[in-house]
Formats: sequence, structure tokens, C-alpha cells
Amino acid sequence: MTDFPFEIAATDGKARTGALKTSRGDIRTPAFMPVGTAATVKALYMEQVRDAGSDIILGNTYHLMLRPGAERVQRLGGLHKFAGWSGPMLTDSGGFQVWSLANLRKLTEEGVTFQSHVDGSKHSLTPERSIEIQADLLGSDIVMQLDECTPFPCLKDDARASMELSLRWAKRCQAAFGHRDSQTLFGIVQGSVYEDLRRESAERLVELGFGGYAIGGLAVGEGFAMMCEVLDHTVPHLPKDRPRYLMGVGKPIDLVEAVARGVDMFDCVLPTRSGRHGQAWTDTGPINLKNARFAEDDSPLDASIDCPASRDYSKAYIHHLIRCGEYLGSMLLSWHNIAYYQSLMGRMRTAIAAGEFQAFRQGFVDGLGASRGD
RNA sequence: GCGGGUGUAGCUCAGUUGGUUAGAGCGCCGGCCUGUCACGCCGGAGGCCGCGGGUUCGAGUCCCGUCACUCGCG
Repeated sequence: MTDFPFEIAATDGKARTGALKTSRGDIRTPAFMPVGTAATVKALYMEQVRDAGSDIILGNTYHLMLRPGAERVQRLGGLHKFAGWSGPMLTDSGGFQVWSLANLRKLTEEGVTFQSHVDGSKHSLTPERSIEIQADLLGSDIVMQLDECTPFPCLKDDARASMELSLRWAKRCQAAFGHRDSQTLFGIVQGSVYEDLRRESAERLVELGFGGYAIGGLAVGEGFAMMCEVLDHTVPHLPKDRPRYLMGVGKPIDLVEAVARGVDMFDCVLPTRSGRHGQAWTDTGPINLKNARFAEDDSPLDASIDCPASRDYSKAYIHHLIRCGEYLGSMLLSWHNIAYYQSLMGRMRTAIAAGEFQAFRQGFVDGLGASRGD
């Protein structure tokens, strides 16, 4: 296993800022990674994703193994070349689909077998196969261990069993991954909302030694306060010198609060998905461009964001596009949302470097509150 | 002028042998979306069933009249 150099330039409270240095380029942290499930960040050109400030994007084992097939991607030169993204990529292991496609799957110690949602064909995913797909066939830079995303709510015994399974799979992933010069493997902490399970999961993963540590099984229904609490008693058990990745999170406020608790990396479909559905994120909260009140609002989406989608198109125009179901509406809002998220990450990095993160955090919370009138 | 058809939500239409507070799709108003089965999901408002009369315990459904639109023939 090769650990990418992780240089922490500054810390402020528990928050840190720096860079994870991969062979395909630096990832400035705290980092937000747009989700490119099917080798595309939906509705966006890679150029837009990059110019919006993204250093790294995600790809997805589950979707790509079904279509176009991992071997085919390899024959076409690997995921980076295939998708036209030259920066680093992180691939999810398929673990989340093990959870979310519950009705189509069968879980065993060996791995998971499931029916394709595309054509009903049968497939299996083991820790070894997941590593082969991610590291050998897709050519991912940051490979995730196969895990089971523990559902919520979950009885403690079940949460422990799930955590233990993920740990055994972590070990198998590590063995399958072996040593690689320009790729790294992240382990995933589970344990639901139980403090002792989270601690044990973290400690046993750290003992195995990974290039980075993800926190999984959150934002699955436990709520904002509970998620913060879990972070409070999970992050301290992770090594300071390795990146910490909160999987699948989240809303802007989630990112700010998680960074305050020492998280370095995030991914979430929210900016792109909610963008396609008409929602734009701003410092004063989300706005729904479908709303009638924007029908004749000639002002730009968010003039403070340095992105054409945010500055050069009126709310009225985007309102019109979304109401008509025009592709461009989804494209512009996805573009703005990614730019907004990256702006937020950039401002957090700057604030941490300047030792002003607490003020930034308070200002951000106050800004959201102002829009709600409370 | 004669003959036929149709009039039900903003629009396009369903409404069984007459039987509870008349439905759908779209549109409209709003909400949701957190390791993407997702250009999606959920909720809400909105109808003297063209109008008048009749039969009936009971009529959007049956009968008569009338008006509007529409097709065909003169």
C-alpha cells in the first residue's frame, strides 16, 4: 500500500486544510468531490466540473460494471481516458448499492450477489472483485474497500455484525490491493450511531493501516444532530496525518459542521441531483427555481459565485427552462451548485489557513438563519 | 334547413345496469432530494357534471325542451 502524501498546511480547532498529493494532481482539502456515477457528472462537461474548482470526482463500481462493463472500460484505456477527466478519481466500491438495492440482492460472507437493475442479469461483487474492478480495470486513484452501509435505525447487535463484516472485507480488500505505486486504498468506519462501535471500527481499521479513512453509514436517516454527534466521537480515533472522508454528505451546513469536526473530504449527489430538480444552493439556503415568484425575477442566481451559470443567467430564465423541462435548466443549476459547493470549500480552506474558521462557521450559520427569518 | 355526434377541473378526457363526500393525465401552487436504479418523488388547490324542466327514495347517467360547438347532407 502506498499512502499519498497528505500535507496539512494549517489547522484551526479540529478543522484542517492542506492537500492530498496524488500522482494525478493535488486534492486541496477540505475537498468536495462531485459524483460522476456513470463516468459523467450528470448534466456537466468535465471542463465545467474542473473550472468550477473540483480537484477530484467520483466514479462508481456498481454502475460501471453493469454498463459499459469494467473490462470494456479497461480496453478503452481506463476510466480517466474514457470519461475525459485527467485529475484524480475516487471510486466507490459498490458497497452503497449493497445497501440501497436491498430488494435485488443477497448478502453473504463471501460478498454480495445481485440482479442488475438494467437487464436483470445476475452479478456478484466480492471484496476481491471490487478491488480488481476499481484498481485494475477502471484505474481509480483512490480505491474504496467494499463495505456494508449499515442501515438506520439498526439494533446494536446488528450494527456490530455489520461492522465486523465490513472489517473482514476491509482486510480482504487490503490483501487483494497489495502494494501499488500510484494508487491508494481507503478503509471505511461503520458502527451506526453507537459510540463504542464507531471507536472500535476506527481503531481496528487504523491497526490494519489504510491510505485514508472514510466514515460511512451516515446521512441515512439519523438526522443532523446525531450525525454531528457520531462525528464527534469517531474522528478523534482516526490518525491525524491521514485524510478523513465523510461519505455521501451532504448539505452545505453538513459540510461546514463536519469540517469543524476534522473531516477533509466529501462527496454528495445533492448539488447535481437537486440542481436537476430545480434547486439552487446559496449562502442563505436552497431556493426552488420552480417557484412562481421567480417568473419575472431578472436578477442572477448568485452574483457572488464566479461561475457563468451563477452570474450570466437570470432567475426568470432558469425558472422558465426548469418549468419547460429543458435540459439547459438542469445543466445551469448543476453547474451553479457545483461552483457554489466548491466556493464554499475554498472559503473554508481560506478561513482555516487564516485561523478564522470559527468566525466563518458562525457567519455561515447566521446567514442561513437570516433567510429563515429567525 | 335536415340528420348525427359532443357538452364533466384551466386543458384533454374517464365515469360501469341511475346508488356513499364525481375521477385521471397534463397544467397550476408548494414541499422533498445526502457513498445517484433518479430530467425524479410527494402533497395541495381547483368542478350549480352547458342551461331549464320532468321521472325517481335517489340523476353526470333516463325523458322533454333549449343553447353552444362539431361532422355529414342539402
